[in-house]
Amino acid sequence: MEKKLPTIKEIARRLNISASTVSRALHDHPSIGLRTKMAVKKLAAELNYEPNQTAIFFKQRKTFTIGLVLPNLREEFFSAAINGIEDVAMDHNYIVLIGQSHDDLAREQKLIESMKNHRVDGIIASISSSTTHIGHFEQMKNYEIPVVFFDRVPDAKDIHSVSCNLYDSSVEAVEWLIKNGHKRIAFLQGPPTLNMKNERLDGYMEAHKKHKLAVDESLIVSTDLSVEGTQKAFDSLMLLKKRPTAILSFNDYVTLDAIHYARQKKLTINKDICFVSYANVPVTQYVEYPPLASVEQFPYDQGVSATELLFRLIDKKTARQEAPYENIVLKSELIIR
Amino acid sequence: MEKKLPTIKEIARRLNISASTVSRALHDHPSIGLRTKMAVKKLAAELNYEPNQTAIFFKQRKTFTIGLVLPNLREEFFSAAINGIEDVAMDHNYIVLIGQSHDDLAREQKLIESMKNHRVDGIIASISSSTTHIGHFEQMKNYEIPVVFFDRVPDAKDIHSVSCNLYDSSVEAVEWLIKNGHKRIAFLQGPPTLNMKNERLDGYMEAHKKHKLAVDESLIVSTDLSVEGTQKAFDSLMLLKKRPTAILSFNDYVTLDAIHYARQKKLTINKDICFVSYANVPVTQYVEYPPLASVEQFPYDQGVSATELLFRLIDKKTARQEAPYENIVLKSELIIR
DNA sequence: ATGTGACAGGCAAACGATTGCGGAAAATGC
DNA sequence: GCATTTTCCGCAATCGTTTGCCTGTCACAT
Repeated sequence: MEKKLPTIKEIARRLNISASTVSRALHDHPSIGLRTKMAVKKLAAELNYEPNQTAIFFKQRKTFTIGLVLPNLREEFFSAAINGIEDVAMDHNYIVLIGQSHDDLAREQKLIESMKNHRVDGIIASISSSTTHIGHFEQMKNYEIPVVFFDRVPDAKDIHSVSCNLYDSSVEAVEWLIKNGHKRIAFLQGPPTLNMKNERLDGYMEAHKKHKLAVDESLIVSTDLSVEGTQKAFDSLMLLKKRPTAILSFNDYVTLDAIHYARQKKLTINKDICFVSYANVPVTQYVEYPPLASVEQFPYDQGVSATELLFRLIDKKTARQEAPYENIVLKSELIIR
Repeated sequence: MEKKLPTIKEIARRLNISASTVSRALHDHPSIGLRTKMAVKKLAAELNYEPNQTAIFFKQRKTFTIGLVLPNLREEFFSAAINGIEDVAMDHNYIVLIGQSHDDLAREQKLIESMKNHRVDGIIASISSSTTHIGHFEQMKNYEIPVVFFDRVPDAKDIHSVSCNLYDSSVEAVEWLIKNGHKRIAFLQGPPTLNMKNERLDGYMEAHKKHKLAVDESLIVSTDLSVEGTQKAFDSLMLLKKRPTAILSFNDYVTLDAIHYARQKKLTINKDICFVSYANVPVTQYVEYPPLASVEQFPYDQGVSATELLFRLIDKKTARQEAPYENIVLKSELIIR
């Protein structure tokens, strides 16, 4: 039942010429005469010949595939980033292998291993929240597989990365709250692993300093991003004698969970408590009480930028050139509703 | 600078034995003596040998890769489905190539083409809303690449598919509305291409018939899933002399758009107009006015089921067996808030 | 007639791993 | 001690394509 797909050898056999001639003819190599070239192309078209990519991958040591490892696809931030990645990849005739770590280190490692086995030409990654070390990524250097981190970038030297400048917009966000009369502003941060390079917190601090506001350490709490973790963090804030009037929170999803919980607790949003957040995901448009402002992180652009960087690295590798470590920082923007 | 990865040949050279012996030793072939086997495994471990998968892919005519083509990743329905697909794939040591059609036929075709070139072992697809013909999928038969459709299944014979029984729950949804006193129930359907096998509409009709309610054709409108399309459809319903009191609508995203628009028009949700929908995506939990009920379509389970079916097909192909066309229908469930 | 060069195309190796077949050496049988 | 079986391993082909190098055939100039 199996239909044999036509090969170069088959074409060569039928035309009584050699396989190398066929190959060159199909590639418009100058040393092939017009007559034979035409004959080859004609027969190739008739047989519906298509080169066996796996053979080419094998020979060329290239798979025209990039691997993408990220925490999940549920968050619109990541699915938007994929759009950028996919668009650039498609332009380069590449295709994307995908894997979700679900914020689990072991799974992330397994995915990287699997992508290495598949000999991807490069990897784009946003690390899981439980990624405490990045040995599995560093290993890729041994296989000459370039890795570009985006958004969730590990705090390490000698890596390539694309991320957003959250420092400036964090300052801006807090200043905006201060300008609106808030004096006790809480900071609900993510898990420690994602805080290594804590631009959000640094900006939070800077804004306080700039406006000569003391920072109350008890206003700084953190969540593991789970609903329960967020609720616990929120509870600890509400138990304070002097409650905050506003919360700057890790991202929109955490914020939505917090708002949902606050309403269960009979708090009035934007009166008892205000929220400012990060990500500015479109779904917040549909909710009743969205955060008052959110920092747009341009996931599509981050995806595009990361992929373009990756292709530069792949090209350099092909050309056997050294590539300096690049850490691209894109602008973010505080969007006020 | 390039580190040569160790190969079987390299091990053979160092041990002064043949490559075939090394290969067999690593595979615990019985005809290899214990001494040589040990020596090979020891050296392989020292050199950190790992088989070149691309060579194996090429030789075995298998890539241990499945392709996944779907409209988009933004909708939680699809990202949830991917979770199921990825989990099953991982169990089988497979990895997933992903591509978004963005509801564009040309792009879908290009993705299929690309996946074919990469010689994926199988394809799982949910068709785009502009997919008027499925020739590009049918082509895959020539390459012996099995295709399983899920959720958005084309209305064609000789295909494999996994979908949800939307007929029963559509009946149930309409009956629920009737029971709650609604007599004029509109039906906001998707674009024609996705309505070939219109279980939603059939269920809508059946419920009316069952309850001896006449169907008013002007209450049946459709959207191309865009915000504007949905608004236009909604407008046409509101222009009727006898407006509907409830709308059964294609999916939660369309519904959210419609609700958003209705509120702009100063309509009071659940009083002037009620909504019942499909998909039951989690994000509706966060919105102020979610649909009153939504049909859960169990995307994770659909993903699992589709992938398991695909692996059965791949196995049969490997065993050179015929596989009858399977069309699996899973249960859906009306979730009332 | 000889040399020079351009042109057209073939040979064979290579990429890395797998596998049918065959054969030498060692172990066993009688 | 010779035949036979078993154990262990190598040879070579194969998958489909690419590519460096070589060869043969003309045409043209000298």
